[in-house]
Parts: sequence; C-alpha cells; structure tokens
Amino acid sequence: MNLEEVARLSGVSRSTVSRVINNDPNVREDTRQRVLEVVRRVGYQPNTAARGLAAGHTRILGLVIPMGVSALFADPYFPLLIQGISSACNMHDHSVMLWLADPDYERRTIRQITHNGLIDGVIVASMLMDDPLVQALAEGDLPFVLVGRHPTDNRVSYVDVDNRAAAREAVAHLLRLGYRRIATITGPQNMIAGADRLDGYRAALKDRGLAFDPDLILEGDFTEAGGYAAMQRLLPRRPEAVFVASDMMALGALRALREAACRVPEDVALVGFDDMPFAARADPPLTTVRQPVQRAGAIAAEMLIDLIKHPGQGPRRVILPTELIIRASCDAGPKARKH
Amino acid sequence: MNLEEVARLSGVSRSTVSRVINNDPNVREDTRQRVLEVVRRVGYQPNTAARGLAAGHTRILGLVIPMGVSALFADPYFPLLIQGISSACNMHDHSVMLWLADPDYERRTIRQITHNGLIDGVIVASMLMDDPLVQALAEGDLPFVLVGRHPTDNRVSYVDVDNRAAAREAVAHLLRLGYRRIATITGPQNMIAGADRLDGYRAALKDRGLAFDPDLILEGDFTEAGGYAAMQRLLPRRPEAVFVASDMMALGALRALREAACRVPEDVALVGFDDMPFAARADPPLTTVRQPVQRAGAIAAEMLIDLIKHPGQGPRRVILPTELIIRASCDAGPKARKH
DNA sequence: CGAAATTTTGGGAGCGCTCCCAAGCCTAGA
DNA sequence: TCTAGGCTTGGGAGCGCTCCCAAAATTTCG
Repeated sequence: MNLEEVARLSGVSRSTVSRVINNDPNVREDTRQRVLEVVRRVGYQPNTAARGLAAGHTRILGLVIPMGVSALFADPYFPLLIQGISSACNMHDHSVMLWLADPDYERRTIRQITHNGLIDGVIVASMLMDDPLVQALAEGDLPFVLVGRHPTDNRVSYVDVDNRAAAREAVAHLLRLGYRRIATITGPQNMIAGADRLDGYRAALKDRGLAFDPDLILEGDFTEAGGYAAMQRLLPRRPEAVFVASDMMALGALRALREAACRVPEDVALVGFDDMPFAARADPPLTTVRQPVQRAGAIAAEMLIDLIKHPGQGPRRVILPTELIIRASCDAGPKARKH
Repeated sequence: MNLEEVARLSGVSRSTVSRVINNDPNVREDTRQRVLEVVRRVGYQPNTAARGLAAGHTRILGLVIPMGVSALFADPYFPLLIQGISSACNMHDHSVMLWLADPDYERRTIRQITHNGLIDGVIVASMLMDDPLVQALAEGDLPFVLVGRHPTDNRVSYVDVDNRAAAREAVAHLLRLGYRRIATITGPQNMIAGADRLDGYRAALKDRGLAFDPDLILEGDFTEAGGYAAMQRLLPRRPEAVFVASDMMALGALRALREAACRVPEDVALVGFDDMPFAARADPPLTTVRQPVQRAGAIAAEMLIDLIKHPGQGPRRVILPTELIIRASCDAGPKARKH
C-alpha cells in the first residue's frame, strides 16, 4: 500500500495525499476528510525509507552509548536515560536508533553512525574525555547533543549536571557533620563526570583549608565490584567518611564494609552520587546526590529535535539541578558522638 | 558523496561501485581495489534510506519493549537483553531501532512499528499474556521473534527458558533441604514468565504430594517494592522458605526480612530467579536460578536475522538452559538444624 | 586464428516519497 | 460579464540506491 494507491482509492493525486498525511493546510477540508478516511480504512503507513530519501530527514534520532566496561550498562543510569529519551521521542513523534559501541570504534563505525543518511541527529551518552566519535561529530554537520559536558570544545550542545558543585556540596556536608578524614572513591578519570566529581571533592577540602591526602583517593570504575575493591584497599587507611562517586560503587563499598564488620555510619560514613532507585533501599539507606537522569534524557532528545529544526543556531547548554538527599549513611558525625 | 560520485572518481559506473560495496564477486580484482581505494579515501558511506528503498531491506531490526510498569525497566534484565541483542547485531552488521512502548498501544502505533518499511524484522521482549502487538505481528508478514514463549500460538518463533521446570527445580531444592512450609512471591500473572514460575512452584509441591496453601502465594510485580510489600504481608504467615520469582523482588523480600529482624536463611530461606549481577552480592548472597539473559538476546537477534534471510520457513524455538545457583540464602535446612 | 563461452561492465527502470511549479478552479470586485 | 487573485490540485523531477538485462571485453578451445 503506497501513496499512489491511496490516491487512486480516494480519487485524488499522489500529491494531495502527501499533503494530507503531512498536514499541509492547502487542502480543501472535504478532500482531506475523504483521503483521511481511506488512509484509516486501508491502514496506510508511509514508507520511512522513501520519505527519508525524498525529504532528507527521517525523524529518527541516533543514541550512542560508548561502553567500555560492559558491566557498566547494568547500572540503572542507562535504562533511566533511555527511558527519558524514548518518552520525549514518543512525544515528538520521533524514533530511536540505538548503538552500544565499544569506545575504540574504528573510523568506519563512526562514519556508519554519522553518515548513514538515516538519522537526523545523534545523542551521545557517557562522556569520555576524548571520544573520537564526538570529535568526528564536531567536525561534521550532523546535529548532536551530548549527555555530559564537553571538556574543551565550547561549540557543542549538551545537557549535564554540575558534577563538580554537587560533589563539593556532598563533601561539604560531611565536613559540616564533623568528619575530617574523608576519602573518595572516584569514577574512571577518563570520564568527565569521574574527573569532575573528584575535582569537587578537592574543592570542598580546599574550602576548609584542608590538604588532601592522595592515599585517600582511590579510582573506581563506576561498578559495584570497583567500589568494593576500592573500599577494601581503603579500609586500612581508616577513613572517617567516604565520598563515593556513584551509588553503584557505594553499594560495593557498603558490601566491603559489611564484610569487614564496619558499621555505617558509626565506623565509616558514606555519601553516594546519582540517587539511583536502590540507594534508598540500601542498608543503611544512602545519603547521596540526586541527579535527574530521566529528565536529562528527555531534555537531550528535545534539545536535539530543536537543533535539527533550527540548524546553524548556536550551541545549547542545559545544566540540571542536583539535590543532596540525606539518608542514614552518614549521621550527626563524630563530633556529635563524642559528647 | 554518493555512488555516482564515487563512480566518477574511480572511472567506472555506478553499477560497478554498487557491486564492490556489496561484495558482488563479479568484479575484476584490480577494478575492485581501485574503487575500494576511492571509497576509503573519500569516506563514502552508502545512504541507508536509499538502499532500503531500492533493495527492500535495511539490515535494521526493531526491538520493542512493552513497558507497563516503568520501574520494571530498572531491572538489569533489560540492559542485559539489549546488550545481547546489540552485540549480535554488531556482529552481523545490523542496527537496532528501539521502541519502549506502553503496552496499550493504539492501533496506529502498532502499524507504525510493523509497517514503516524501515525494519526487516522485530524482536518483542514481550512477556504479556495478550499483547496486541504480537497478535498484529502474527497476522502480518514481517518476520519477528519473541523473547519469552507465546502461550497459545505455536507458529511464532521465540527464545526462552523453561520457567516452569526451572521454578520447579528451585522449589524442589528447598523441599530437599527439608523446608516444608514454602511460600512464593510470584510475578504478575498477566506475564507469561510470572504464570509459568508459579506453575512450577505448584508442580514441585505436587511432586511431593504436598497441597499448596493459597495463603502462601502472593502476587508481586517483579519490582523490588513489590517483593518488599509481598514479604511484609507474608511474614505473619510464618513461611519457612520463600520462592521469589525474581531476584529484584527477592531483594525487596530481603529488605522486609531485615527490617523485621528475621535472619536469612535461619528464620526464612529464600530462593530467587534470574541470577542478576546483584544476586551474588546481596546479603546473604541469593540462591537463585540463573538464566542466560544476554545470550537469549543474542540468540533472538540471530534467529531473527536468519528468519529474515529465509522467509517462509517454519517457526524456530530455542529453550535455553537454566542453572540453580546455590548460595547462602537457604542452608542445610530446618531438618539439619534440628539435630 | 576465430568463434563461442565466459567474465566484466554500463545504463535504464524503478523503489515510494517530497518538493516545486504550473494549471485548474473558484470567488469577489469592477 | 469579465478578470485578477487566491485556493486547490496534478504531475514531473529527483532523492541514492539495487536489480536486471544487454553490451563490451576477455578468455577458452577447437
């Protein structure tokens, strides 16, 4: 069933049917109704490939998730992001093409994504420090949006949270409670969010005039296992509190602590990051930084759709607010307990 | 940059370039090399829309995840499934189009998925008893594969595990350990896997000539919160052991038990289902039924690709093996403890 | 060496749509 | 009544590719 067929059945021309299904106002009302009736009756659905070819756009967005550590994808972060993107796409009558890509793509893979002539734009999640895809995108002219800021190029559009400020606030909270010997389990330092959160940790210590102890900084990989391993190495160094750069890692840290028979927060306090669904249900419930992941996804999609509609406009940036969620994994602090 | 252009640059015709990029053997070797060189130099990438239109296929698979409970998508099940599908697609040079759909789609949405002329086939991670999309697919002639068996129509292809047998084995394990008063927290009964696992529970009891007590059967929804709520209601009924139809719910059950100061497995033993990554890291580590979710995804994709290549062939079915993973959430059993 | 068989290449047609321009229709005002 | 102007409509061209058939080039073999 194609345009021509529908045209024949409704006694009009191909062009008129095309106008009707594209909501062109230049159609007499009774003609429109007649065509619409046929469309409905035969269940006509325009061919996306043909449309894309003729019109030069497809209403399809690409979503690329560069995934080095495959275990990372188990983090609810990505499902949430995808849900946000997907719902915005549904809302705006767009579709999503998904690529889970190994970040050391070959050149060919990159071109396959950027020049397949099928997608109108790309959302790239999980920002690496130097992603060749992002570089290719920046040099090409396919609209794109990053989820997570770009460290250097200020001509790219993105939606992000202020990871540095949020981390700083989280650590400041620990300091305010009286904790002093505060360690951190960071994310991978080749990920922007990982680096930014460490930066925030440093800033918070500096705000109080505290020197930071390199022994109290351990690099994790945003996975549970990574958090567990880091916490085990951290334990002998006797931190009073740990700022863990993701809830998933905090879960691992919690497990290491439990195995070592350390009480949380009495022996070691913990602050996480993300406020993933499981954070509230952990034992003890995690104090953490909430970031609106699903909303970030939706906004990224909308931003991209807008960018596609108005090409050549300047880069857009949205910084979403975070919120420190106080739960039970840090308490009134050592100060209070001394009394 | 298009075919014609590449043809001009390599001094051959459009057709020859087309043959080269499609690996048609009917090209002289030196011609092939010359064209390939140009393709590489200019970074030519064929236009997918044009290709799809002309060839009638696109090497794109649709993936539909009907998502009633959006919280369900937080279960690592879906990321794992997507990973499996995605990696098989990468391997076979296919792409994925993703739809997270509300299961009470309108007719239009269904046609949009099945008749957009863009995808060569569909994978439905459907698990609902009566999914209108599946019905539409069965009536149409777009190749499709279900992840999870179809309850009635035996002409559809799917990949699944034997949920009933696996559940039966899990409960048999509890019985063997000496537990008798065994409850179950089921999945939603409008989901096939939910119903099948309950069925397996019943079968295991029956195998031992045990009547089942309706009071010990609580319906959950495959979410953590659902497991938690069910366990709370279950507690006063004093079960010795609980077969929980998903690890996510088991996590909730564990939380309810912890809050009620019940020890696992001493006071209540637990068996989960899925062997999600977090099951091994729960406190205590969960005895559970492992199912190869990622592999199921990969096999579904490969099955679909095969179905596309050989249309009109009979339905394919693959039942993947499950494995009971013994961990600490059930022990030698009350029998042992009495001595 | 020449004809037949085979390999290799070129070009037309067409996939289903959008976009554009021209033609047809209708209304209103002179 | 006639015409200018604004609605509507139709049809050609073309998006970039594949598929098919025929032509050209090459090889094979008597």
